[in-house]
Amino acid sequence: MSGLTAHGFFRAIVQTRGNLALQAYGEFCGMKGKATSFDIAYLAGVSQSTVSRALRDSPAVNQETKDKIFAIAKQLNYKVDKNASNLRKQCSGTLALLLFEDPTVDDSQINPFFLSMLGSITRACTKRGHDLLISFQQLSNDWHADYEDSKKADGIILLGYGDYIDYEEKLQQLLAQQTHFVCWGAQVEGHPEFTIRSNNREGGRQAATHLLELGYRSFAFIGIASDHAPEFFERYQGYLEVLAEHGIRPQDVPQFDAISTEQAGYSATQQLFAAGHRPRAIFTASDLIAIGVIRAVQAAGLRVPEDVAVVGFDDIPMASFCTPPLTTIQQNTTLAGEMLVVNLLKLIAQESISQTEIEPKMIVRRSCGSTQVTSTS
Amino acid sequence: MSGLTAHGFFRAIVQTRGNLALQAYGEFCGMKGKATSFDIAYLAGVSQSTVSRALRDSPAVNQETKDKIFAIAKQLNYKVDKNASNLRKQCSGTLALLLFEDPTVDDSQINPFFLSMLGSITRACTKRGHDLLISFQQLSNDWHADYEDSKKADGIILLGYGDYIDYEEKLQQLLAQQTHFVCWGAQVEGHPEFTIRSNNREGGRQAATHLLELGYRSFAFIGIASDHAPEFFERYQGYLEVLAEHGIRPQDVPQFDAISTEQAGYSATQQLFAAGHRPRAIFTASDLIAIGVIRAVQAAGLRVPEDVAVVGFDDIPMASFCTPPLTTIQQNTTLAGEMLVVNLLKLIAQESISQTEIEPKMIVRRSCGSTQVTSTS
DNA sequence: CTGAAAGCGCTTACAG
DNA sequence: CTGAAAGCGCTTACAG
Repeated sequence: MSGLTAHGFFRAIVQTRGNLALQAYGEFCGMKGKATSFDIAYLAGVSQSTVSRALRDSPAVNQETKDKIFAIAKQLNYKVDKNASNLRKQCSGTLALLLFEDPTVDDSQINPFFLSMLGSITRACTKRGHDLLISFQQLSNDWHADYEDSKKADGIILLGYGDYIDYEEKLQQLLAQQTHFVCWGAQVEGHPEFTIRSNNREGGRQAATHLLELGYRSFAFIGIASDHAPEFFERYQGYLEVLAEHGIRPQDVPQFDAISTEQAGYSATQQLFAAGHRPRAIFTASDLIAIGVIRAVQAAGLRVPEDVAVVGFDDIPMASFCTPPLTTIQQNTTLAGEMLVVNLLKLIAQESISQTEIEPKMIVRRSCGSTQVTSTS
Repeated sequence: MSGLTAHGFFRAIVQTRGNLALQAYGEFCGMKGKATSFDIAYLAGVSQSTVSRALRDSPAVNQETKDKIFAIAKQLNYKVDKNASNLRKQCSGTLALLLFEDPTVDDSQINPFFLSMLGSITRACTKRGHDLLISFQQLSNDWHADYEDSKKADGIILLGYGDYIDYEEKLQQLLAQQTHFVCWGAQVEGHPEFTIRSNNREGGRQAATHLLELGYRSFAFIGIASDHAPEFFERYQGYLEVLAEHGIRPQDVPQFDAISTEQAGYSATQQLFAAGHRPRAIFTASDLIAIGVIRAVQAAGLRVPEDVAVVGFDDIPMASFCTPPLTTIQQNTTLAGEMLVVNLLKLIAQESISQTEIEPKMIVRRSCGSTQVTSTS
């Protein structure tokens, strides 16, 4: 098929000149268009079907034939055309990662937590021989969730969501279209197997327990605490739970909304103070918020942790570099990325999914005044 | 073509029942396999060629016909099969990003500088309607540089390199295969148009100038200073240049190798001290190194900046969070990512490339003792 | 173990 | 403005 004219010309040469001409043929292919399986077939003196089988290492091909074909393929620098192969096989060996970001003023900075997730997802994909397509979504009308529809990807990983209420709608759409997808954090109604998430409630409990152990008795929470941000909400609830167990009533724990940015944490803290609250300890829904809180506390002339203790959530790289270093609840992004990929692959292969939850881990640093700091090498 | 049997059955229904049946047909397609352009053609009563033209908004199609086709396509949730379309068009609308990392002990953490590049590259791609494939390279034998050969991508962006000497070989390979690529930082022999880079020499000059202005007179450099890491080497040279202009001889500026990790910076600093040097100011090849240097200085019982001033390079997010906040030379990652994508696209389109260099910018914080801190909102 | 043939779903000359 | 046809480069029954 390929090169019925020009390639045919070279084939004639090959026939008369032998090995040397193979090189000429190869160089020719290097110059104008890539070699195809037909070219290899011609040079090896076999059919194109046999080449295709040999290259995929089918057991139905003679070893000698295989060797010859591999040698020629290598010499021509032949690579299977993925578009043709995918078209025929009706799958792509590719996963798509859709990253939704909270809208920020300066949108050059991505949430560092998602960044490390991105890192581990990429690794997990590579490890399993899959490619990864990445796209940032503006959460506007145009969801590029058509990656699977357009056959560019076999499935989709969803990371981050602006307002969860808006997000849920989109999720339902994916469900209706029978798209293969997994998402981080947000539960899909009726489909727990589509989600990988931290045990956020437990994380909130750990934060509260740590603060209580250090003797604090007045608390606050900074971060959205509603269905608009279910993960934050769960952290908040776990926190309140433990506080309640120790006689501190929810109505005595002021809460101010903040999306996951430093700026939002800063503003919310100003509001907290403006409302007359002076909590001794603040649990925040994320490290980015915590960093903003710390700045606001310091800007108000108070010290962390001497006047106000602060606990974050995530354990982003920055957490250990703030002043003071931030005590936080770590989410294991390596494991999370791994599970996201593994579970999606299982979903695509119609296998059943076992694990979907990740245990949070308390990382003690200086921001709460504890003297027993978690050692991290 | 598609569904000669089952689809044909529905076609019959459509003919007798009209509009309502279109929905049935749509649902049918939703259940088993996606709709194709043939399905739309059938439903619209036109040829498949016309559907294909209409969907790409060809001016050669009647507006009425277009409207009808668009409506049906939407109803069937039709999406062009990219594999088929790419196979036919022989291009992919996709760029591949190959990330090479310095080998680190804990390889879960990616260099934050590359992470922000990744962010801006992704954005730049999205902005131009291209998809982005991402892969981490182990810089072992298997270069996945066959992205273009296998038609998965139209071109490749190279970010990071271990040892530049090893790397250069690979570059030559890409060159020989006529792969379209651009790379960050590393110059390609004879092809300046393939590289986007900071003016590293100028960055080194700025660091030296700043330190001299603050009155320091004894210096050191931490970071590889050889052809194995050309970018670092240039920074070093710019630094030495300015120092030399002020009467400080290169041989009086101790230099210790470090790859771009905190750990390497820490070790190199220990070596510096062990060799008996006590420089008043240290310029480092990267922020990650600088952070390690600061830790080592503090571990030696000295203060930054009172006893030793430290300047970094990159301005990664962490730089503003260290103690003390790090004075550094900023590389504009937003612009860099943008240029990488734009230039690669130009290369693919055979257009000429104008800009390839980015100007570094001094960001003054506390780590050198300056009282005039750069304001960053 | 190997080959001839069909077909994946598009795009694009070519002809009208 | 529209249609019939070829073909992009594979994979995989089917037959031998």
